[in-house]
Amino acid sequence: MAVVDRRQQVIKAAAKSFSLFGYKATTMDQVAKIANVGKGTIYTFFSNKEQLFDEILHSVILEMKNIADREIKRDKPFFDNLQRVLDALLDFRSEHELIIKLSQEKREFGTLQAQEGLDKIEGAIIAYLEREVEHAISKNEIKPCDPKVISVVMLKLYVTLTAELNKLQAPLSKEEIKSYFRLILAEGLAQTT
Amino acid sequence: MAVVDRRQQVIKAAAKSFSLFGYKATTMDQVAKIANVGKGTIYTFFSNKEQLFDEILHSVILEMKNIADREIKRDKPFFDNLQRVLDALLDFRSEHELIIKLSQEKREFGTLQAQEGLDKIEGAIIAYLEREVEHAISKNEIKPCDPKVISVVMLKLYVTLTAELNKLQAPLSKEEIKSYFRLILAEGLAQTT
DNA sequence: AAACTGACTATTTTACAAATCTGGTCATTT
DNA sequence: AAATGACCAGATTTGTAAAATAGTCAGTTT
Repeated sequence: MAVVDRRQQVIKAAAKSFSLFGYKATTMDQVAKIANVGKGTIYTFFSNKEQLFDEILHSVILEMKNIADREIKRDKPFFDNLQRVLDALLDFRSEHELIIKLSQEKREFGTLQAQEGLDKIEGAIIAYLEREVEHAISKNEIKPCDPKVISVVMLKLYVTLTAELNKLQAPLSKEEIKSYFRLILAEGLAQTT
Repeated sequence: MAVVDRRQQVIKAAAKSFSLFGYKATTMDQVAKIANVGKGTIYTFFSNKEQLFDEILHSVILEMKNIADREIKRDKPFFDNLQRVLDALLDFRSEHELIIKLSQEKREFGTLQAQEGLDKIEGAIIAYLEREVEHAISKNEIKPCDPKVISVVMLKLYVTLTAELNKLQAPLSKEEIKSYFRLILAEGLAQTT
């Protein structure tokens, strides 16, 4: 149990500390203390603080992938799946303690590693959407287009509708968000009569 | 010429200084010096630094309104006008020295007044779009929808296509931007065959 | 000998007081 | 009556000493 167990202790302690205090305010001494491990031991598994952070980040991204996979039903239409995936992902993102803490740290101190961490998470979401868009194109469910461009736009649109807009007016209801998302992205605004 | 002239001198000096140094690094002493005026004189026209800043900001916003008006041809279709207006406005925004400086100041120092100034400019753009969207709805050119919501989305989409996306991949050409903008917003992605 | 440890170091970050600067005022000048 | 700049209170910057931290490694434990 020796090596594996210690490694897990370190990872668990790091996850806890990064979530509680953010990147900057997490010290290697503290992680070692929480993990009940000598500081040097951490460096036998991870070559530095950033790599330890990366490990935690990757497990969060993996968790997100599982959440997204759970929402996809291959027999349902693309836009239904898309909506559910985005909803679940952004819900997760706005509730996960590590992500909340990193967002705050980025806002408050502009810590580079917090910024980069959040970018990686966003990149993972976009990469996930990209695959789904490709799938939808090949199934002829949506028109041919660049999956990268469309994925970025989809995420931005969803964030705009769910969060951004609230700065300017009362939040939209879930139903309104759903219908605007489809109106804009799927059906188009152009009047057809 | 006394009063009017001095007021103009102050405004001109302030515009120059804010554009050159940003909000924070512009001092009232400096404005007075550039304007060839005693510092006290500034306070006979503007009650404080923020109000002087506001004056400059309002003239920029007025300038933007004129630029936008110039792009609108009532005999052309809504989406053509929209595209031209957004293009001209964002071009102006990315080239105007004051706006560039304020963006930099916001990024680098997080100055509240720089942030608020940029928000006002963005608000003005959205308000302008709102009026156009209302007009298009009443002319039955686009489907009925909340003009505020749609305006915000339009601006975000355009910014995403023109700027945001460049962080992740090579910039789109003007033609590509135009066609993606229409594909997403006007026609919709849903496959109709 | 292999795994683990924490004292140690070079560097970064913080704390804090002194010095400087700045927005705004107002008694004096024009 | 309009304009001015010396002045002031409060904010900001600067210099520097003290504290903290990431990472190492000689020594300890298993």
